[in-house]
Amino acid sequence: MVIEAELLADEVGLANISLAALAERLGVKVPSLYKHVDGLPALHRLVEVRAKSEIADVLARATVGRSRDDALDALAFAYRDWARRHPGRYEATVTAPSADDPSSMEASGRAVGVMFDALAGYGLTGDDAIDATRSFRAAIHGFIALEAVGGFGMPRDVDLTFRRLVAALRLSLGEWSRVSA
Amino acid sequence: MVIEAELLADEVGLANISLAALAERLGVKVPSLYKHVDGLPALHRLVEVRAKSEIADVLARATVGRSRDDALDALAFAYRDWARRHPGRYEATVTAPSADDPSSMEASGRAVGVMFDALAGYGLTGDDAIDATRSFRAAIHGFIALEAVGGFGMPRDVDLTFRRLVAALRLSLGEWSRVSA
DNA sequence: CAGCTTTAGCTAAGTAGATTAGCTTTACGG
DNA sequence: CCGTAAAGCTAATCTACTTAGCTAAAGCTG
Repeated sequence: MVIEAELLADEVGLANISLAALAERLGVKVPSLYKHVDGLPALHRLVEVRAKSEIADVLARATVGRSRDDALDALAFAYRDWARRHPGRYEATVTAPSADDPSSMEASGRAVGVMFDALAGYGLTGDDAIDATRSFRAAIHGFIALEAVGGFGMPRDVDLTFRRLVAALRLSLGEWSRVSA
Repeated sequence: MVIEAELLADEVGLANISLAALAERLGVKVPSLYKHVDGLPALHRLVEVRAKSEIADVLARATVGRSRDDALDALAFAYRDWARRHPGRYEATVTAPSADDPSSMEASGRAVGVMFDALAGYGLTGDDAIDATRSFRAAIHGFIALEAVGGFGMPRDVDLTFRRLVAALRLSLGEWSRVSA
């Protein structure tokens, strides 16, 4: 059932999933859904946790055996790729973890952890590593988000811009300790 | 009335504004709102266009008389600053322009135009300039968005990370032509 | 096997928000 | 003074979410 909700989210956007549409797809009446999930907010939480966990797996798989620039590239391209193939689920990954839900916290932490570890391969530690992780995430997420809403209107191949952005990140992270405010 | 909708959006999030809440604030019954705006989607469009126009003004004002690194810094800090002070309106700026609405197209174009012009000060033209603008926007937007959802959980001053991100952008844009995929 | 229990469906009913239709009041210009 | 436009209102409809309580089937359990 969550599976169908995820497919629906990918098709219509996370914010537009409704129990009505989900029930229709499953060939079931709306109230029956309450036997499986505790209302719309709970469904959102389910999708959120599963999506975070899924992207953590994807990123982890993409970076095994790689380091530095190689790991950075793999991370960036796997990230965008997954986001484009699963837009609704991707939206769900960009959500504050519910502090009261341990599974949510765990899933959030794991996804960030993969990035953190990959970037640690640049020899970054402490605040440097945190800043690098945050900046990497920000750049990639921003790109994905703007691309998803059709924010890149100018006549220029978006894939090429993305490669350029990743190259810029490589450059910056390569001399991160010299990148100071 | 749009003003009140904007304040409401800033308080509860763009997605959570409702005609019911807006009417309550204005001390008016819900159907009365239809004398001023043609339904909830139309209200969203109004807020969107005004927000885009407002941020274009803010960015333009921030960059007058500045160039290169100086302009980049001013742009980045003004951007984040405005976004933090007006979270709901900021969300509204990150919306595909409705191709059928000229005012929306105009407002979108103006905001991007300011950034484009500021970055053109680095001597960038053509695809270089487009890539630079897109990358800059992506990085800043991603940071703002993650910050807004509470995505930066680690114990590290977020302001400092932002300064670092801007420094990285300065570095990359400074040698943008050498940043190739 | 008979009976109990769990599961997963259902209908009915209530609530909230958006929307439309149509009425009333008020202010203002001619 | 009168007509009209602006801005409010109530009543009613629609869609979506939610809860309560019923029922049938499947699966144990003695």
